[in-house]
Amino acid sequence: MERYSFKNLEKKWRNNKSLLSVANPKSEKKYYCLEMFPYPSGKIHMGHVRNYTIGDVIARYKFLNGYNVLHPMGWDAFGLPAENASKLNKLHPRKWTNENINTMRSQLKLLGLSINWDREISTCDKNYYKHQQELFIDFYNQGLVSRKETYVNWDPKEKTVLANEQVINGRGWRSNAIVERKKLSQWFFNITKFSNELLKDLDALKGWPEKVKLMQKNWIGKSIGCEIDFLMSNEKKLRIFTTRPDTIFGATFIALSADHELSKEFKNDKNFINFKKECNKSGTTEEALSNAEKVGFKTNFFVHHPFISGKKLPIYFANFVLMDYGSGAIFGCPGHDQRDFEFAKKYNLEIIRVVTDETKNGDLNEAYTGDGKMINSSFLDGLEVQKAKEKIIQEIEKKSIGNKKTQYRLKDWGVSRQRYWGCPIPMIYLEDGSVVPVDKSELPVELPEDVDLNVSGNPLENHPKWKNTIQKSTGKKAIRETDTLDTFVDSSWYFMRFCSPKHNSSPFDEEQIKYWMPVDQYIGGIEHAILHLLYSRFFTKGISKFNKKIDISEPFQNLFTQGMVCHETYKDTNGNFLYPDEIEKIDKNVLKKADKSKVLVGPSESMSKSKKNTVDPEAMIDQYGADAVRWFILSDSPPEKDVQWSDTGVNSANKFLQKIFNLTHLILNKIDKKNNKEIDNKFNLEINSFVNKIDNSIKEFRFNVSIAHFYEVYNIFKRSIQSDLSQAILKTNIIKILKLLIPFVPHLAHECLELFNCKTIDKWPDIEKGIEQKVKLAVQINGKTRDIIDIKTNSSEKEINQIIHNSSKAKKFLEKSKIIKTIFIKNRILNYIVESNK
RNA sequence: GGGCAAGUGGCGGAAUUGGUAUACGCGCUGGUCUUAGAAACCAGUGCCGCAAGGCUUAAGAGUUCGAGUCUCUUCUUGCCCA
Repeated sequence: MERYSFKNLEKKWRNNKSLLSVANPKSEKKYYCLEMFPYPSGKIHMGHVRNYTIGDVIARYKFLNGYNVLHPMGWDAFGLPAENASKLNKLHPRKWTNENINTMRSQLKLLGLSINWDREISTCDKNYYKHQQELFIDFYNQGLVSRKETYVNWDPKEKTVLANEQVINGRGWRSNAIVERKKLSQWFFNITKFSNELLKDLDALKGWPEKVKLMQKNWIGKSIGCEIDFLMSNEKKLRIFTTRPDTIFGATFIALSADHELSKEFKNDKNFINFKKECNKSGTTEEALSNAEKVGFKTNFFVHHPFISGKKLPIYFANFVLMDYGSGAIFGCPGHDQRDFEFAKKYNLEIIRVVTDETKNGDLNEAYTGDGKMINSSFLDGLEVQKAKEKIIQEIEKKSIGNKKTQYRLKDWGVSRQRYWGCPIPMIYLEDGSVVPVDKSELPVELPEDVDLNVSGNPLENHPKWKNTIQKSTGKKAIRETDTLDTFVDSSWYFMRFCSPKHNSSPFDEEQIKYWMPVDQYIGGIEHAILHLLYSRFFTKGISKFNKKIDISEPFQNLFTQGMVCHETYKDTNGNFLYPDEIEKIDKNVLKKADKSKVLVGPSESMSKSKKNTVDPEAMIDQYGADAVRWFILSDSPPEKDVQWSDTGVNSANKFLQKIFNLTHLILNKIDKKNNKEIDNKFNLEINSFVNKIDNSIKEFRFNVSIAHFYEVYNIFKRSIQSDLSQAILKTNIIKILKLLIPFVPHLAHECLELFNCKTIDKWPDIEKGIEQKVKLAVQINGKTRDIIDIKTNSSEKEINQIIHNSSKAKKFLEKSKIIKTIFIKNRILNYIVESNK
């Protein structure tokens, strides 16, 4: 018998057109299957293998079911690591990036993915970012881009702006330097203009995990509150925002952001200047603000309480109030807001309870933020919090001192990065101070190649030749914007570019967009649940707004978030991490290969270089074959959960594929001795029920279950092959199973189908439903299963009753007892309720 | 602190959504083959018990003829937000 030599076999099929293509242009049904494109960091990792294998199974499944499938791949190629690597290796970011892309492309090709490589794109390619610059200008012209002075998280070591999520415990996520607040003029996408749409349209995304939708909902953070104008001691109005207007009778002070307009009154006050400096030291995240010690600066101003005549509230500047949320001013209600409470304690301010806490008896150790009935609140007394909110807003509006207002937590998206390796922002500054877009005919604004990354600061700013330019239409002198775009911009529209990746005159060929969009299935990691997906949704909505030929409200119809790939961690006796290939397992001991010293086995954690618990996909493919790697990564856990990589697991995958290969040959060489119609028929039915189950489990993305069924099917074949089954029946059925295997192990499946000279390898087998003639039925006594019997499908209770009384194991239980009642569920159970005789 | 998940053998996990709990795989134990190992093949593998049988889905209660699945309480773990 021929041996299963995966190396030759996979090499033979790897470049075969029929294995690679999922295009079916004649089909009326389209299917756009997309996995999140990778950052070209060097080599592919197991997370990529899992992501792209899942996508490949779906793409192939849809193709075999008659869809015209789009399954493209590209590179999220701009970003900081290229600059860091460049400093280290004196290699230009473009060179470093392109080398990585070449490596990773060839690695992905080893996996036998059904990717439309002719549509490959790379975001650092000027043919890509040129269109991105055009989109930026379009967004600008629509009023969806603006320039704002804002406080940012400034990483003094990296000399760059950090996003809130890049600040961890007040430190830069990469540099670990203490983050400062710094005022910078930056470009923003006005994503908040779509706050309500982005929130509302989540409801229509039926194919998204609830978890992701909830995360987005919380991120957008809609809250209904109220603006109130307080009358100040200097007769001016002070506008505050609150989501708890119901607690106004508990207000005992006013707190302002240090950047509030009123701060101008103190611009020469040394104490205030120092206070403001202190404020700027802490980060801007809500977490940082709530954890930081609450400090304030007392002014000599106060406001009049709008509902308690004669009551005056002192005005403080406070470090926990932010200018870019609400109006930069709040009223402090220490009884019912923890930050206000801490502040009031520190400065000995009055604390008034206005909501009853029914769980505790009024201890003033912390603020009470729960529900309850209003007290100490004049006309609000006795109302529940929600009712009181409505009532007080009415009163405020009646008095014309404020309005109901919807507030979002979502902030505009700052996209300026003081970095070289990104898409240049196509804006220029004229000498008269005006800021205008570059003329579209001049696009792309190309990144200069001749930069020195070892000089600190932004290389584009230090590049006079590039920086100084002229405005094309007027010939006026101008200076280029030297910031580049956040790489999240690059990935916010790439899925649309894939529809017409070579279209040159504009970002998209609208006809192609109309045909392919939206993405039918998007697959990626849960870590992108918020930002990438939110930005992509925003871009899609924005583009649909100004491009009348495009009308897509949501880019991703269905979303699947896969789990991570984990591996055991190993440490030597000195506590240093070891790579899996540095250790060996002998009997029950784990030893370091180098010196046979003991190795401590740690818990399985997600693969990371820092813990050295990674395995190299290419080495695995070399050792076990691409099909075995694909098979194992799908077999061990449900795809949405974490999977633990193990060598024994991938090894057994390889062994199983060998068995399939051998089985194929056994069937090819089988010689019929006798015919037995009944055995043939029974076998047919048995396999058919598994064809059904496998088809269903693929549909539901439960690939681990599909694989379990394949093992069962194999066991049936193995058990049956020595019987009087005809070769014809075996052949028909193994062909069905091999077709079902195509999405999982395309190389092996194609090879075996070729052996059978199968002409319909592009068609899924027919799914025959409900043709089973026999089923197993549970016989229960008082709900306890006493026997399981084979019956004809749809047998009546009477027939079954007879069988049980004649021959079942349950018989003896029934003989001793009196049957009071029976519960019969067709093809499932017959349950006797009995009373035992005393 | 708040929200959301989830807890099934030694391990990963399955259970047609209220109807056979522990499929399938890994690991382990025995056996065959082999000089030996590896591989392959055969048998076994939730717990107690010689057996008949009893017990078992984090713990406890409830609904039901019947609960891993539904409800409540408690505990534990994970993720997100603060």
